[in-house]
Amino acid sequence: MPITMDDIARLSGVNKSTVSRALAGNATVAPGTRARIEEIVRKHGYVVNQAARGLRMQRSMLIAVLIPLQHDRQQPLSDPFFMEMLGYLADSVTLHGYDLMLSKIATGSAQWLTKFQRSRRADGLILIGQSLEHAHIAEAAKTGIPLVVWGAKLPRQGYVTVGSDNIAGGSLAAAHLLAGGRRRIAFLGDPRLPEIAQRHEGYMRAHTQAGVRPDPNLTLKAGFAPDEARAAVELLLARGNAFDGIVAASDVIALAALQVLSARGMAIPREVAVVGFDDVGLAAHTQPALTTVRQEIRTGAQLLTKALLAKMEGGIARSSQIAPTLMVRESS
Amino acid sequence: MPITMDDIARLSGVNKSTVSRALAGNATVAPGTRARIEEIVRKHGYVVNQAARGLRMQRSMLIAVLIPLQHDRQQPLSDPFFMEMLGYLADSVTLHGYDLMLSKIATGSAQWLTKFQRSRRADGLILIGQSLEHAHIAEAAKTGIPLVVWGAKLPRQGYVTVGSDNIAGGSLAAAHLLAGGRRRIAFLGDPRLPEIAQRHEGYMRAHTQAGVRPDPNLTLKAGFAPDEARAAVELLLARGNAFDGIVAASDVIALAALQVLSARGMAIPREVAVVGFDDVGLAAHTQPALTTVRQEIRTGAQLLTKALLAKMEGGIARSSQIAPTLMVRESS
DNA sequence: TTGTACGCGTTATCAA
DNA sequence: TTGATAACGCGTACAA
Repeated sequence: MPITMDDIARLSGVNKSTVSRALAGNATVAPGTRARIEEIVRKHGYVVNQAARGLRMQRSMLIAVLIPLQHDRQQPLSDPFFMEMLGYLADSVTLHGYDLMLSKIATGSAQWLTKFQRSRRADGLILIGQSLEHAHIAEAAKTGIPLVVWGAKLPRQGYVTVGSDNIAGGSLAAAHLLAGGRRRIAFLGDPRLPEIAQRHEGYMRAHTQAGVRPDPNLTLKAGFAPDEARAAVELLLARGNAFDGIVAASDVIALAALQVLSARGMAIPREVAVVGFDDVGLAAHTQPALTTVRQEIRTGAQLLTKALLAKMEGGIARSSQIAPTLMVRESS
Repeated sequence: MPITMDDIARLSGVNKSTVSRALAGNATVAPGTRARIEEIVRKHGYVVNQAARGLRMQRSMLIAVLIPLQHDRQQPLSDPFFMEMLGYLADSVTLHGYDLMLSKIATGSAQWLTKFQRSRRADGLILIGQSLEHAHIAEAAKTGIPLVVWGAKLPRQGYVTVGSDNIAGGSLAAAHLLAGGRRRIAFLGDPRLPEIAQRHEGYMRAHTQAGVRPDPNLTLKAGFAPDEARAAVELLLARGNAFDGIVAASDVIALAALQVLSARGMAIPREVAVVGFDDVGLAAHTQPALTTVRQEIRTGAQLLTKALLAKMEGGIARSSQIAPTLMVRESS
């Protein structure tokens, strides 16, 4: 049985409230008493019980990163973009005295977000990606514990987002290929996701500006998982529509494309140029090195943390969009 | 102010203990009362407060992954090995109803591990790597909340580890290069870390078996951070001792070697063959693709979780070692 | 400067 | 089958 504040109090010959005050750095505690208490605390290695403290103070010093699982598929956490974001988030919340909590949540279940909020497991929460849950997020943001989202900025969304300017990003990618003379550029991604829809929008705009009409048959729905992405590329090939470029909605998808095309003996970038999205660490090392639209993940993590903390302190926070940049490498 | 169990009780016309029982699935609650309570709960979207529940039950349903920060350097969480491990851990603890908590801890501070245990922030904890803290870990494992470690198996260690057979791994790497005719093989890694020391031990043994005497000048201390690793390779080159192979203690270090050597115009693997350690996702995509010793991260995460849960349930757990395998690619 | 007493929101024990 | 009551370990008015 662990030692409690009451034990320390008894050993120090004071009341536990005095111990509490001493440990909290309260100035009203007499120097002598404080010294005595601290000595006993050190000697017994006493540490304040965070569960009790959390209940009393109504805060856990925990920030949750929620991972929405689509239709509770047994999908492992693997996308390097997500993992990199997680790493940077851990860094920035630690800087502010919080710990990070990771929770995989089945989005199928009703009210998953609100339920999490009410469970009071954390003081604030961060969602990576809107998934298909825009409405539910907007609803949840109104009432429960503070919430910020990495994702697309939508009109009148009712919650704070931090994210890249996805339209600009999609446009950057497509314009680059068009400038290189490509005229039949495929787009691979799931347009049901707001971020991807915007990247596709950018892809369309770049075509318009270049006076090129994109072939709708070249836009294919592709999930983020490597196997889904590969399947999409296979499908693209199977359809038989000629293409000389690919704008992928993420680096993982682009990588899948690189692999499938190489396996078919197609020359990259000569026959098909490929542009990814994210610029994960991997991107610079693929063969050929991947041209991609860089998202500022670290900055994003810092902005998310800042916005969340602002809301947690009762202030307001505004959504922000980060300008993406094109990293030209060998695949285009 | 959020709704509490008392509120639900009042609205249902019963005592809160009945509500608690109903929500816990306790069979002694009359079907009618239960239905009434559930209806009210649903209608108001009531969710049990986990802070209170945790205090009362003495468990948080949280498993902590502690990240030891050496001399509290502002180092970001970046090693892909660690991030991949984290992802798999999240998967496996979720399977058992727990959430993951990530905490960066300065190992400099006295008793950091014991302090964390006593804070009761989590029900169990996982350490990735022994760092330089073998003694403290052994001490902490005796008393506080259950604890398991990913790392090297040491004699009479007094705590449970899961890890690769590092001696075999180091041996695999060196033997492969020796078999390829290399005779002056460098080793890059920090031998103060138990895992790395064992990999180096394997490297030595392979040399002995091949009847080759390794040059001690070719063993260099290299940290896991990319810049430290690059500095080590630069140092190796600056020293001027000839070498025709490198055994790196991690893929990140191997990658740094690939970069530095390529920048110097050295041909890999013709002039220098490189073998890494980990087989992170990146390894298959470097240029040239990295030959490396594969650690079974996913299996490791599952074994760690299993061992920890066993201890948390009051049972016993044994250390386990996982056989590594050599993935031969283009860098050797 | 310190002590008393209460409450944070649950679950568990014991009666009824 | 349900209710009253006491913890769980702490922080904080308020009183002394």
